[in-house]
Amino acid sequence: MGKTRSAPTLTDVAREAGVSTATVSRCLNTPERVIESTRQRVLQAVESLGYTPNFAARVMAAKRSFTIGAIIPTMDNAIFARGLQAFQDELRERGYTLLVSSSAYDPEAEREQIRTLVARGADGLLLIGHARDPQIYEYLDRHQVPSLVAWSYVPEARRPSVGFSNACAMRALAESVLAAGHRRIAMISGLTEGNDRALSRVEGVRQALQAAGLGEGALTLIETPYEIDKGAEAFRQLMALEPRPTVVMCGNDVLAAGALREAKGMGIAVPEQVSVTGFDDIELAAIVSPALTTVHVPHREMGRKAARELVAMVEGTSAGQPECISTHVVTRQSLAAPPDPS
Amino acid sequence: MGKTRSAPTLTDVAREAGVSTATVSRCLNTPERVIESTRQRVLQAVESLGYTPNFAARVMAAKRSFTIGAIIPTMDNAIFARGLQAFQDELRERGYTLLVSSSAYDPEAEREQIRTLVARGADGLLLIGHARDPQIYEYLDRHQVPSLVAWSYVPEARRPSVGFSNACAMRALAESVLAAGHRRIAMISGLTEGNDRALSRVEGVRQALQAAGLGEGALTLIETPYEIDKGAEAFRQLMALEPRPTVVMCGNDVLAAGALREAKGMGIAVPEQVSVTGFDDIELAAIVSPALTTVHVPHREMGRKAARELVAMVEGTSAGQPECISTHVVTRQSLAAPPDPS
DNA sequence: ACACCATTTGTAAGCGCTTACATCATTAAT
DNA sequence: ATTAATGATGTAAGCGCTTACAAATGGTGT
Repeated sequence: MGKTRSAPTLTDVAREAGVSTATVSRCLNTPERVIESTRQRVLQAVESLGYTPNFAARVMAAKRSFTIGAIIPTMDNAIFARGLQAFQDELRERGYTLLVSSSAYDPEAEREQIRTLVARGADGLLLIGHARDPQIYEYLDRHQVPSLVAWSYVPEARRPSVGFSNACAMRALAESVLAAGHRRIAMISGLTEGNDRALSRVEGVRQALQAAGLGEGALTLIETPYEIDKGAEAFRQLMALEPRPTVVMCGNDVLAAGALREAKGMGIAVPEQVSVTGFDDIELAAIVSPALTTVHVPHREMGRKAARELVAMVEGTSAGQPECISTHVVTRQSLAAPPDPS
Repeated sequence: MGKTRSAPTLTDVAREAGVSTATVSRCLNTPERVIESTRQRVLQAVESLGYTPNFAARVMAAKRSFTIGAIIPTMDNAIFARGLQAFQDELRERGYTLLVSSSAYDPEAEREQIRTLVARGADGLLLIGHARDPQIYEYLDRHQVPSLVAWSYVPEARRPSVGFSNACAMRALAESVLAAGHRRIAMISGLTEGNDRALSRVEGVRQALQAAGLGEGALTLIETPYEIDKGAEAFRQLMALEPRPTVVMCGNDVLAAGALREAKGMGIAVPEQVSVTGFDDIELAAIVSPALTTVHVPHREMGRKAARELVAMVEGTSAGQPECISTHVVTRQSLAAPPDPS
């Protein structure tokens, strides 16, 4: 059974190896500053004791955690999964660990998560979107924690960001829709309050309509949370309208999946009777039938670039270069010409 | 512009409020032990300085972090999302924070994540499935970190767990498949190495076949990673077989979605020509067409129960009661009788 | 032989917090 | 009035680590 051992500390390792704690610490952090023979002995002691450094103590003493925090609106669907995975991979290559938490699209929760992450010693923070109380940035400044905004690129925003123009992306999609011949357009948007991405997407559609000389009347808008069921519900409402819109543009692929499901349930053929579009091009978009015409966002690229930039900011080698990622429309079966007016 | 302030500490708050650091600490942790008037003053100082306690220091001094770690195989798809969300919600209600990391189904990565989480002071750990090097449990014991296994319930396993019997669940589904008349059965399983859940699911199918008096020859098995594309690929392989299986049972809904996608691409009608089944009943299962016949796993319930149990273990009020969650088969359109042998 | 420098290692002062224990002020019981 | 008990607050010792600085060691050039 052996004696009940508790977790070994640096001091235990030092004693075992017959050196000072400073030397052990150096072996672990700056091995090149310790002579080979000593290092051997120390590492062996580490091994035989099964020593793992205490993170809290390390953070406290070094005032560095090699940890990056990210607060995303939701983990429920795949919208952020891919980008975040790439973000994490890139961080790991650079010796950083990622701490993720989700705010459920709630600003108050986000503020709290930010404080938590900072309290935990995050060296830098990844935030989604620009819309947020300025006090938060002050708080981050005071604690000297650099932050980077992703998933959104707005030139006039002061904060560093790596993202794409939600407005331009959606505008391009809306132009495709118009080119297909649609004139009665409906949109199921995510909630725009406190969500600059959702708002910009609506804005993008508006711009396209305006450029095409269509008035406000051409667009019917519903706002609803980004959930499948909500998308379905909104679609049902839209289909009850008279005259019925010929296309339903959705704020993201999740809403579009819901719309598609409801269409099937209602016996409405897509795209023959109504066209549907999405946004994000997550895996789901290619699986549903009909497959979704949507906007492809290079999430991986965005994640990797964000990681590189944020690490550079943390290490003081960059002040935060904004970067705009380009998106493109992916044409699949869910968008077609409107039905003949009969 | 004001002077450049750096983050305030407990000492700053104490000075501002005219009390000792001990009193400030008590105000924050055990407010009932501080008299009203003093508490007022302290909280006001906290507020006006914008003080946030330093987490690392707190963990170090208190040897408690109120943090629970969870290592899940992947964040890429929704398999674990719902259960984990419930787990997190329940933890939060009890004053704990969740730290999540993913191992990408790699045992070595998992081991490393466990060490990291322990080093970060996690008070308890949620692990998925039982299959893992016993040394890991020794390590956890030594560090006195309780752990709970979820997503799998195996009576003979020694470790506390909250999960379901993957074998029974899959067996029940296989029985439905047999009842529908299928005799040439194929299965696309996830990789079974180091994954007791995947292995048990295969086992469940085997049991059902055996009980029905069918030999080994009735089952064709392919193992592949849990990814949509892999599911599609495996499905294609299976369809090339002669004679062709009449049903493809998939290790989870993600693989099934891939199979369905490929079937559509190959012009094979589901369920008329081939039936397909899934496992998990994630949102995706109801969205694809045809909708998937699958095994419903009450992820939320499992997550909540796991959280309650693990917190009890951490707080020493439970030794880890194993709990078995029950699952049931959900019948949708993807499973039907086999085609007439013509 | 010496001074000088580079390299390796040790010493010890914190990092910001919690908490056992000591102190002091009240109040209740005798 | 005296004592004991109770409650509020302060004092100070760490928690396990990093790192500035000091000390010791060995190699070079003269």
